[in-house]
Amino acid sequence: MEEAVERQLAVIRLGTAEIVPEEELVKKIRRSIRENKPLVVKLGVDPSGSDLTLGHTVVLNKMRQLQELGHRIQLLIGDFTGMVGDPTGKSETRKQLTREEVLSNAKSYADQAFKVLDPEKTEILYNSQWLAPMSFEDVVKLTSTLTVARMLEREDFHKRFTGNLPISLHEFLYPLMQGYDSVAMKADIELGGTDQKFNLLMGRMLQKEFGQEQQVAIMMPILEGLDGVQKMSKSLGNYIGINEGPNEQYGKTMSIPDELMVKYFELVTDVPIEELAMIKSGLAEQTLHPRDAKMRLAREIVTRYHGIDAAKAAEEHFKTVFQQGAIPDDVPEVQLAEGTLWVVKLLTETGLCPSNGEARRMVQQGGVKINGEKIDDAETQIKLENGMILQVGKRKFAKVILQ
RNA sequence: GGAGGGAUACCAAAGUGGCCAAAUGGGGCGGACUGUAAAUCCGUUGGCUUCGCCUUCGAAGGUUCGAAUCCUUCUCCCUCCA
Repeated sequence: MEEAVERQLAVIRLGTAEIVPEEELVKKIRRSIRENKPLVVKLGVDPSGSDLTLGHTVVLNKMRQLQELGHRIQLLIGDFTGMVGDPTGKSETRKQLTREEVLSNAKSYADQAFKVLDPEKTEILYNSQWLAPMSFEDVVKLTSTLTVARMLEREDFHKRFTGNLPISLHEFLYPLMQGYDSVAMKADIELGGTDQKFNLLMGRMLQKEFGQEQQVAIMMPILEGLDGVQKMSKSLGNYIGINEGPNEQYGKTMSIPDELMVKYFELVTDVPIEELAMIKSGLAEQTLHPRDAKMRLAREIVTRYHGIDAAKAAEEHFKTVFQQGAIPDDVPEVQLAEGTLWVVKLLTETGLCPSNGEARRMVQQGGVKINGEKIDDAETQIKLENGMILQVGKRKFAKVILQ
């Protein structure tokens, strides 16, 4: 019995940033085994749409592990909060979503999440189910459970408050709604990033308020993006998307800072602990070239989302294109009419540069090549040829197709 | 409800009548060096077929030969008091 508990704990602890409180988790697991009753695990999902990044998969990974341990995993789609318009993005108010948008976003989220989770064993819930019917009286009652000072403990609010930045009153309601979700779901465990700490604890607080057993908060570290400093996010553009092509995923992985490699291995791959230890020591003793370790990482990531063959192909592609400076074979094609075109115009027409000024600059800075020849005069006229390869910077290519 | 402070480019922050397409820093982009890493160095960072022209300093009007800078109204934010 205790052995089984320990085994579960070991899996859960792997890569986890914090478990609050761990003793309660032990108790819950023990009871779950004794009564053969799986724990309810909650993961809140923001239906603001678009594509998942590797950052999102950190938590999903942990969900899957819990799933494999036999617990009940519930994905909670925040459709209600989504329709109201979540203001958490400090700088700009998010646009409000229609019912249809929310549902289609939720579906696309689930499709993506199922690349990590087992769809057969995953339940999907919507918080509009219990939030929408609440009366104003209910809301007032809910808000009376905590004070402004308590709210301001949340880092985000605190920072804005002390920094004289605006906080809208309704923003205070979001942690409450999220916390109330836990009450409605009778969650045993809620998973989230460390940035969700406040909200996860809010769930505990409200459950207590409602006379329920409190959930355990399990927090995963935040995965830094390609820049190695800021949280991986779509809006910062420093992300690897799980829907991205093999070549993109591979290349982007290669560009993460070395220091992040191990963390990536731990949080977004299935590389076994023993092997991970070898990689770590290899890097420390310099018997393993960081580049090779990173290539392994890139391979692992691409394999997960595209399969082993695609991963190998992406690696080949990477080697030829970037290590040897060759031109990739999957260059996007651009249709153009036959004739002669001013370079600057050519670059903007093909979408390689956003404006003439930008294109001009690229040329002047020596970042433009046509068929491998550097163009250094912004006034150059180009005779278009079928199959002509345009290159801007290191990564942007286009192939000319004459109509 | 009262009093005061503020809004400048991607962000932060100078500029208070012409020398301002707007200092400086960060970020971004390009180049060199590399392992498409980091660090470093150089360049660049409104638009336009660009030694010139056009549109920008919260919004709209006005004063002036000339406004980011002065005046009026409006919008938004912040602080203190009640």
